[in-house]
Amino acid sequence: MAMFLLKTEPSEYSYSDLVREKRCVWSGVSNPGALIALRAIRKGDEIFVYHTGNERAIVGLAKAASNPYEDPGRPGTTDEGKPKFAVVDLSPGKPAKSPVTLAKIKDDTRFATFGLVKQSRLSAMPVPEALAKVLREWMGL
DNA sequence: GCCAACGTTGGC
DNA sequence: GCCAACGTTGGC
Repeated sequence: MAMFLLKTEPSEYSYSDLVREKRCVWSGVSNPGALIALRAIRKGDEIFVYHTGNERAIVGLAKAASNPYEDPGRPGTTDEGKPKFAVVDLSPGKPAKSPVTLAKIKDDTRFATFGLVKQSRLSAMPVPEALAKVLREWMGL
């Protein structure tokens, strides 16, 4: 099982929306780098949900409830025949007992090469196992 | 195919 | 509200 981090602007769609709805289609990712990460997600993978804007913190876990598939609203394929604008279904996992702030992540040298720190505009990225372990501890999970 | 201009995102 | 980073677009 792989781990990924997905960003969202909570005023657009928040982790609590996902908890309430039990399932959602994670759409709207357009950045090529983020789409590469999104296409690598497989059903059952663990997702860290990060809130941008005023919060700037990882607020909870989710689970990939599907493999990536083509965004019905934005058809098209890559050179490799994969959906260009991929989306994935998510279901909620455990909420963080304590949210992990961006400031805390930035303060820790182990995260220096992490996408969230290195490339602030990246909205989807893989999370290496070692870092996922640290994040889960900080979340109190 | 290069690059300047412009738009967008997200942290501060 | 500003600015840095980065993607996209269009002229050449």
